[in-house]
Amino acid sequence: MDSPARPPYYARDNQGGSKARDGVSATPGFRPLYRQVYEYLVRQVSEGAWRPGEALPSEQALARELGVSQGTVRKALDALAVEGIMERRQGKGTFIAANTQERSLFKFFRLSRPGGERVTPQRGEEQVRRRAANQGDIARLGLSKGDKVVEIRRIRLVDGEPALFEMIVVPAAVFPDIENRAPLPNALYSLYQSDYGINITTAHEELKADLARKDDAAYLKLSLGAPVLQIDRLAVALDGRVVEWRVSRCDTRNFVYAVTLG
Amino acid sequence: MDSPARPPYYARDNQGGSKARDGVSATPGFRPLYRQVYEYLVRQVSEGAWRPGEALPSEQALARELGVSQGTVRKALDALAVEGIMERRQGKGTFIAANTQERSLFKFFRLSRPGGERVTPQRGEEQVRRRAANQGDIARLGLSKGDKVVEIRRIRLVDGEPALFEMIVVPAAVFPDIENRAPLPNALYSLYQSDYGINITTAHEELKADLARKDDAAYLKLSLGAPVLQIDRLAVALDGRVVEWRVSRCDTRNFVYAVTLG
DNA sequence: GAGTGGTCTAGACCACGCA
DNA sequence: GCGTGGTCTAGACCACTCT
Repeated sequence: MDSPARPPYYARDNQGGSKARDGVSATPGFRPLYRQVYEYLVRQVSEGAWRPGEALPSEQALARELGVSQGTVRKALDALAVEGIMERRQGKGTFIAANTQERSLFKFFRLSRPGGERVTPQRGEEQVRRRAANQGDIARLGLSKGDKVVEIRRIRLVDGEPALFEMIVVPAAVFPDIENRAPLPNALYSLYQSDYGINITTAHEELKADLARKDDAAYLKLSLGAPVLQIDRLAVALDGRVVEWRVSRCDTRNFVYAVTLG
Repeated sequence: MDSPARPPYYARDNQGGSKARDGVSATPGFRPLYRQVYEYLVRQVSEGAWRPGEALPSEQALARELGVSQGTVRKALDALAVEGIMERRQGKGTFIAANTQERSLFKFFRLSRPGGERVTPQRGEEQVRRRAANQGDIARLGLSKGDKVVEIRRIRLVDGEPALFEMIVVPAAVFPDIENRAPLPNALYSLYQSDYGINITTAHEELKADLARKDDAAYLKLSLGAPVLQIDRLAVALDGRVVEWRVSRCDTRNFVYAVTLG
């Protein structure tokens, strides 16, 4: 299960017979079989073995191929489905989750009307430039001095009114030539997946209140000193790399940031 | 599985033999067996069949008692563990999750230092009073005109400095006599569970930026017009009732609201 | 009807905690 | 050593989709 390629037979962690059962039981490095299958599949997806939206082999086929039982494959696939990496459809098959625009927005775009009704943003003005990474970029994105980044600044509208002012920084090495792809789509994570094979699976956000500065005032049509909500996000790809830093500044007179805990 | 009490044998949804297999297959109302076990256990917990921290019967015992296989019970228990309602410990058993102070704070208290380091609040001044529900309470908590609520206003400190100013409203009928229990613990949800049998499982929060008003300025030692983060929370109990409305106002110079999406 | 995932069962063995 | 949950397997049947 740890062999690199896509082997018809493979060596298991806990070696031997056909399960993790052979007396030895080297407790420390123990990793259950279904976990190994899970990691194998994550690796395959990271390496682009299947395209988004494409179907995987059936449970039976995978089980045969990997030499484990169908139940074990199922447990791995179920976990992947829970994490939103795959999508299972009874009667049809298991598919690599396509980060469609809507899907991606639903997951990571948390602005709503007060009361809970979700809204979807439209694209506004945007500026894209390539530049050297500064200290902040280096620390957050794990870069080295001298590395290049691409910085995107854009407005996002709701019902034609500016609602959000974003600054987005990504490593140029991870998204080659992205600075020449304007106009960028509303849901960037969709583009990251389809054009760069980068699956954003989680995002860490830190929120604070601030006062409108000159930029905010101009872009969001606010007066100086009006309250703005600042959302500072680090987006993590399937392979664990932090591949985007985003700071959004938001007028919360008409919208709120909505989240469910628990 | 749908019978109310705690039956040694019970009637199944999809009736008949011993699984959901008897030709009829009335597709519409289909609910898998493990789901029925799940709902049965939720009902038991809601009704206080076991105390927080107490162990449930073993998988085998439950399976025997309910007349299903161990695997089916396991699937229900695993789901309950994922939702944090139960806690499973290999070699020991399955326990009703005890909403300890730390646990409850960890789950619902989202303030951190910028960068991610978690903090824990201390109790500050508090005022508790019983009053008639107003329109806002009625709408949010699903009450009727004339119902009573208990309102708690309190400060919470971090490192001795005021960080949070909270207004908490709960239905008096759900938490009888809570107004006479001062001083209230830091983690209220722990008290709700141990003294009232109310398990808070999820919370919906809406965040916005605002400017410090007179109250904020006084309690949080801010100047008027300083930015504050407002967190508007509805807390939902295991049985689906909204049992608390809480508005927190927060000074985010030293703290941020941290959340992970995905 | 064939093929897929979804549910359910039964039984074996492993890892863990405790007496 | 016993009892608990955790993993793994094998096989049956159900529900869904497409042809």
